[in-house]
Amino acid sequence: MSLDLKISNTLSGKKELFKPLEDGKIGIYACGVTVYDKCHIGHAMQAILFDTIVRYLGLSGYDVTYVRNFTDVDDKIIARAEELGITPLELSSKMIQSSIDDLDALRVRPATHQPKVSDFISEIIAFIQDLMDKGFAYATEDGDVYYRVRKKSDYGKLSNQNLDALQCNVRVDGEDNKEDALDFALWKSEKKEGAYWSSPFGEGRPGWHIECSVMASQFLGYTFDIHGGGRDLVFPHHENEIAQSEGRSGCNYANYWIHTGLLTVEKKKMSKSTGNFLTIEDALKLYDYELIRWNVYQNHYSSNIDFNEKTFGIGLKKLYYYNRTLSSANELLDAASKYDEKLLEGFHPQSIRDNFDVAMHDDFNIPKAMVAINEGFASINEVLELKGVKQKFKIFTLKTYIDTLAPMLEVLELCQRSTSEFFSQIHNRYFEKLGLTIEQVESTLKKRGEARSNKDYDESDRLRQELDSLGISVMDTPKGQLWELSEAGLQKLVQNN
RNA sequence: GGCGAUAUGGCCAAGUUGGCUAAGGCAAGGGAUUGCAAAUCCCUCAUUCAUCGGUUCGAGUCCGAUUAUCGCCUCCA
Repeated sequence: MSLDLKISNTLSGKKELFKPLEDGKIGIYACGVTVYDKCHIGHAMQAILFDTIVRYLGLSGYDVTYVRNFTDVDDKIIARAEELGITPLELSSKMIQSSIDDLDALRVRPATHQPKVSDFISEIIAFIQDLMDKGFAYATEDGDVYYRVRKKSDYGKLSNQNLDALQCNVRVDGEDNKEDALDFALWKSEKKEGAYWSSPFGEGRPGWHIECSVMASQFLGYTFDIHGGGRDLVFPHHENEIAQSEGRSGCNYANYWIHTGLLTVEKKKMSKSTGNFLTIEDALKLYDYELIRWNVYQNHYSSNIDFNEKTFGIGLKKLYYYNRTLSSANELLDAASKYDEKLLEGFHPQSIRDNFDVAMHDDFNIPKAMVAINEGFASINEVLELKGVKQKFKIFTLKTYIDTLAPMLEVLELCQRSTSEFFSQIHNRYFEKLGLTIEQVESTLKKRGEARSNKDYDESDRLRQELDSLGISVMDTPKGQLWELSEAGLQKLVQNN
């Protein structure tokens, strides 16, 4: 099936047909984090979304070069390092490692290139020099270098800023010697221990914005396909990147700009002062990584996404359902294990995959794509429920559904653990959280089994009730008693108080 | 103050380059199944898209106004 890929481009404010610069290839740059502290779940959301988008582009046959930077030279890093009594680069390298570990725990795949600013100082200096040569930048007698905003006639095109309106709002800092209040720093003349370099303009360090322009051009060229980041970066960061890059190259910078929404917690913007600030590390203690990813998938990437207990409760229930379904299906397949693989070649329930592709090609509509995922699991359960059909048919159909779902689930990084691993991890979390032990559950279960074989249903119902109050629901199946977490149990697992 | 968004059923949410019956999830109700349950499956569940006005043969979708919420304009994914 051939589909057109459409992307909402911040630059035009419209959904556009995507045309790569080079057929079959995509260069994408997404702003990473400034590593002055541990990453929070807002960073996680952005990283998960771009991870998913990049994976999907790969699945669709594009050869993707994905660049995600670490900004490890920055005022906040310097300030924080001073507080801690370590050098800025010590702090940043520690935080880079922490960020890598966090993303790894969320099963976010590393980008093709993950450059850090401190490795590109000479390129940054050359870039700034070039801007000065072209008249887009000037040095002050203090040794600072600024970008001459009014020289770039289309400045403001990304965020629709009007320069004169901006001028009224600009913070006036009496300290500097800017030609124009709108101009922004490319190079700051400050000699902070461990965070300055020598340059033709004097000793100092790069300003914010310039590093992304430099690293993007290093890995992707003057013009590339997609630039992304959080919505909060549109102005001034991305606007300034455009100014720098286009000022230097005279070419379009990125052809498509995509911006992810921001993450809120219980509908409030996450901030340290309101106490709803959550690092990835802490979030993972509360929620399984898959649950965090599932939550991110419930809204379109461009809108804000809310983290709240209610949604986590629903999500955990769905993940439980997915795994229960897969586990039942696999059980049947394992037992049979004698289906002819050749029969399955070329046979796929097309509509499920088609629906997924249609949704994803339409501006990466992940929530809509999730409909196809749900449809797939429902179909598997439908087949499992079928009565009076040949076993061979069931197996054949189940296998094709599972094979169809596999690449879709891989893009989303859902159900990539074995179901037994999933259940044991969730159950361990549960037992730990409620201070229960598996032995308690099993001994009650044993007693109930005995009562039941004596047809003492009053006693067996009482014991089931006892387990139910612990959030464990017991099922009687042809194979005997099975237990799992009840809806109330799952809800307890995502509640924090 | 400037810029940009958003407003869809009890809750979450897709749809917004106008066009057959407004996706899906959760909750709720009914049924199949079960010793009773649980799980699973099936069925039902918005004449209506913040309000008002306009354009059009036709608007949730476009235009204008109003109301509300949010983001950015200072560091932010």
